[in-house]
Amino acid sequence: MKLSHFRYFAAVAEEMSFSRAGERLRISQSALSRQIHLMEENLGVRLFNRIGRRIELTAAGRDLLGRSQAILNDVDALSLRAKALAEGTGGVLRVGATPQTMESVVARFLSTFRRRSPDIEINLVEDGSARLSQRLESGDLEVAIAGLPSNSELAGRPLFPLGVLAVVPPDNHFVGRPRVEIADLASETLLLLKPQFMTRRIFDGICQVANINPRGLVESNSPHCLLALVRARQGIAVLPSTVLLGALKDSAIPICHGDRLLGFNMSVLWDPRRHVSPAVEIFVENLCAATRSNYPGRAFDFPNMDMTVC
Amino acid sequence: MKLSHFRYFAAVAEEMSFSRAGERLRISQSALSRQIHLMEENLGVRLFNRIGRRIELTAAGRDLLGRSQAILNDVDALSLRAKALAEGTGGVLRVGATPQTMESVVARFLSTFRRRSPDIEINLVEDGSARLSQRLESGDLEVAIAGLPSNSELAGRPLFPLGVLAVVPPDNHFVGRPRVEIADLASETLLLLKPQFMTRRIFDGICQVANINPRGLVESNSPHCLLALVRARQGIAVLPSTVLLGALKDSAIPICHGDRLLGFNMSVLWDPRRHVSPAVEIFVENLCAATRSNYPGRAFDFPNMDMTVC
DNA sequence: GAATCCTATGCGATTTTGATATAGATCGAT
DNA sequence: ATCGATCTATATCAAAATCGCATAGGATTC
Repeated sequence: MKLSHFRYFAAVAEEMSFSRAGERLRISQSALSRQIHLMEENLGVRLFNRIGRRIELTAAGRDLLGRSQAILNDVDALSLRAKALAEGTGGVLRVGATPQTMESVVARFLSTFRRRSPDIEINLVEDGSARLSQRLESGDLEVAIAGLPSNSELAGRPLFPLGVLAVVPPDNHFVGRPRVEIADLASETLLLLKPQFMTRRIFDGICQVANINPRGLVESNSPHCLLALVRARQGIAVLPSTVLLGALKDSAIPICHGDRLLGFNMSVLWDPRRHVSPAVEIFVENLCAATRSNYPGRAFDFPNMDMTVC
Repeated sequence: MKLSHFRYFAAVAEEMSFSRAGERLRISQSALSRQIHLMEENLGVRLFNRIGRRIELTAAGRDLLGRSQAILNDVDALSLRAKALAEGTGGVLRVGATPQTMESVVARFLSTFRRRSPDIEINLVEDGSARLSQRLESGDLEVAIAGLPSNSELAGRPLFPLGVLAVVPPDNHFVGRPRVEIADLASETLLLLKPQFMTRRIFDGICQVANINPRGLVESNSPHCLLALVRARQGIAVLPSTVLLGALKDSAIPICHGDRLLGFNMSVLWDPRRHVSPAVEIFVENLCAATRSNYPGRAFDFPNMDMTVC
């Protein structure tokens, strides 16, 4: 069976005439006649009774007409859906983000994005920053919000700078300094995130370069947990500037190594080997615009920060 | 769009490989590759990401795959339905019958037919015998149970003889005779059916030939009404032998004109100009078989009746 | 780095589809 | 009854779509 057969069948049935249907379809009456004959042969059923110079549907024809029209409708609907997907006005987007960016960026952004592009369905996937790039490369995600890994094939656009902060208790001796040299943290008790966090990787990388072996009290999945420990004066937390600091805001100090501030650019990432759908482009564009002037950790304002990329 | 595109798309998506899908579809990998490209061009959407030597569905592809498979399923279902219609194991049959045959023949027959061919849906249409042939010719009905009109183009198979009876009160002077000559009815008060009844038409026709002008008391649509009048001794009813006579059975006498018994063959009729579907053939065959040995009015047993056709 | 395993593409062969012309049949009007 | 108009069916040829083969171009594996 061919789709054109259904179209022809429906047209002839509606016009109740091969000639008129031929005009409407812009093909000759003879071609139409043959195609309907072929369709009848394929199905093994007579669709029309030819009575003199007029035709009418057979019982089988009446039965199959409805089904044929339903199929044609579905095909049209599919075409329309494809057009929507092509324009980006529709589709499902799997977006990966870390718990931190979800909390600080994505949540706020989604509420406006969903309103602006209600036909793009967003599927949020939570994972660690390093895992996100993996899943991007394996095709598990269309977009991820994470730091761009140094030697990956991924493409991306920077969203905002993310600095690595030392969060200290309010009465700590570091309070008041504009920066903390990483070597100065060597003798402190540190509260660290798990290695799957980009922040932690950068910190570890620089420690290796600076030949420092810091003492960690915990490795946590939760920045908030570390903040609580800071408040309890259990040590100094190493956290990304995206963390909503609340009461401890004033005692958060950027970490540097020599004249370089620790940090990296948070980016929207995608896999350029894959086709970048319009829905992705729209999402990226909107996210960039939304974070241009307003992003978490902006209060720290790392001007011309020399970002170290892990 | 072409249906083959959907088939190819589904196959490639299921096999996740152009080559394997090509084998399954028994076409070359190159043809498949080009057709998928064409489909993507038609829809304006990338369906697969080609990543090295493997492929994967895009977001749009995932979205459209389900719809495509649904369409393919519907098409398959339509083909199966057509096969059922072709074999007669399915379909809707519009069957016309007179109230009398419905009561005496069709009702009983349908209860067994419906059990035997549950997938053939029967649509009963009640109308007068003459109207039935009209509706058959206009395509309103597939089958009708009626007498075959003399000069029509309709085809049919005889079901059983239908004799024209004079039904008289039990104490009437005709009782006991094997036949009643039509001329003998000239002086009686007659209870007649309406002209749309074949029985009435035959009676009228013969009266004209015999040059008789009978006196009718009523023209009724209901044989039962006439029977009631007979019981009330209001006259002699002229009725077809298909009428279930009940208590008056013994006082029903066949009418003759000379040596010819009045009557005709009840038939299943159809329009040979139209395609005769298997469902029609099955219906006709079953109806013939069912009425071969058992039919209403059989008690009168018109042996070798010289049937007059109206 | 060679072998292997994919998809993409150019080209000639085949199949399918369509247009033109015409036959055959019916219907309506004269 | 006959003629002309109007419909569907069919034969024939032209055009277009589709396919297979051969092969190029990458990516992956060993």
